[in-house]
Amino acid sequence: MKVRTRFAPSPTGLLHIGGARTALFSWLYARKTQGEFILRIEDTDLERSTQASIDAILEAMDWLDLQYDEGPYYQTKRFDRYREIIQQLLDSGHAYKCYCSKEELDALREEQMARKEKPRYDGRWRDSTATPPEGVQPAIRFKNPVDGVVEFDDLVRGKITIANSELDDLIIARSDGVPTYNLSVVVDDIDMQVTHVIRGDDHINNTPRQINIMRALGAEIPKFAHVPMILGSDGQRLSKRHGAVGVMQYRDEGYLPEALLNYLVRLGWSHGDQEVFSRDELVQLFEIEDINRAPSSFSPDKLLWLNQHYIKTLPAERIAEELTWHLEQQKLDVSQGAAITEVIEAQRERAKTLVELVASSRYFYEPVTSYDEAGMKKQVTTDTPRYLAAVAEQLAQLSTWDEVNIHQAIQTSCEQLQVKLGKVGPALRLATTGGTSSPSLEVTLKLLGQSVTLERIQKFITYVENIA
RNA sequence: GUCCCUAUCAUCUAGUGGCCUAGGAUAUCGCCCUUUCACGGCGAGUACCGGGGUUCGAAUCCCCGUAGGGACGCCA
Repeated sequence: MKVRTRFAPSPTGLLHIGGARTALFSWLYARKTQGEFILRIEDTDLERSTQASIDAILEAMDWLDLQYDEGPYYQTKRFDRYREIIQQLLDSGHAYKCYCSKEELDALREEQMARKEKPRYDGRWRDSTATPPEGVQPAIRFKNPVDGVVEFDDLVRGKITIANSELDDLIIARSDGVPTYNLSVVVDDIDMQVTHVIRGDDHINNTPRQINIMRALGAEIPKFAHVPMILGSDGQRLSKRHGAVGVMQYRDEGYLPEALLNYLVRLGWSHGDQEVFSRDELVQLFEIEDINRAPSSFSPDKLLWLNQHYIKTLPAERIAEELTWHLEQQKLDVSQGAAITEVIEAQRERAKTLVELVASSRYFYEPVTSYDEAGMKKQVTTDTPRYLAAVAEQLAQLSTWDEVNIHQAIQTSCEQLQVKLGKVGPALRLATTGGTSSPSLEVTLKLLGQSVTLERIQKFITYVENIA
């Protein structure tokens, strides 16, 4: 049978990294087995679901390049189907109407809590023959088996057993007729022929209920894989106060999807000692059985390291692609001057994020308007103008503006001036970039171009002479 | 409170009874490379939650604690 997995977020917020990881695992497993990956939007909570959230989720899936083979399906478009199943359950005696009011239920829950019992519905309408109260629209509850246990073999946790006595009769349709989560998931997973339900382990407790409903419907039970949650660096549930939780926030902060995905997959999954995985490798190597059972803490440091790794190693064209958005954001026009791919090659070893990469590359495209103060103090002396003038003279003579010649010209100047490069290099860097950090001088100057380089040196000499 | 789940360096993890005086990665620190900033190279410290078993032998199996997480909605 063909493997079919699904990712089923509810559109009540951003796609957070926990969800992204679950989606990744589902996607990987489908790809690995040459199965199908389905996207389903679980929007039965009419109050909290928003179009903005749907858009955000789709955008994030797209940015991460987790392509789905089917969907997105929307549960709100399948209400007729759910009602059909609810009716079927009612007719077969697997469900019943419950006329309890919210207040009544709240009171019941409080009583039970006070008695230190697990709060649950007591089944008061389950076999009731009492006449329903006037004018009350009933909710519909599933008649959960009273005896026995539900057992399932979780692909990551192993055997999980829960006694039916722990489960109560859950509501499958609200009094306004809208089906609830536990019903719609079950119907969808059956209808969409999902074979492997890969989801967060906050759903472990829902699983036995869902299995019971599936059985009542005579459906085949899919396999389940519950992946542990992602915790913040303090071991608490990941939330906004731990920093970014939304996938797109990472794009905004200059991360590559390659890095985020690689980081996420290693959070709770491993393949020996390997840390870096290409997409193809992942598809090949991924096994649900290798997913860890324990929750893991999110480590921004390691993500940053991976991001830098990918900035360093991905083809410059690929970086450039992802950089376009950041250039627009940071309003840096790169249409004139050095090719962006060349700047990427020159700068990639000193940027941990794309945001940094753009910020530290401005001088390649914009005039230098100020000079780093500490650098000026440390590197500039009264001799500096004279030194730089000599270098400029050498540079001006070059007919071929390449790294070898530039390097040679600088060397020659130093020899003639009888000074060490340390006296000239930093000042030259200050003059041409405004700062104290850049690629090697020959690369920097080469990318700047001969005329820009000479202009900047001249301007700097004037500047230094004026403040002296 | 009740139920479910989990437990190796600060963090992510390897480890499926002898290969473990516990390996890798990130972070930290030191040294080297170096025209800056970086990159890179080399090295250091740091862990099997506690207690009982089982076994010739336990990080690995069992039990009990402890700690953490999750669930207990007419949310998903």
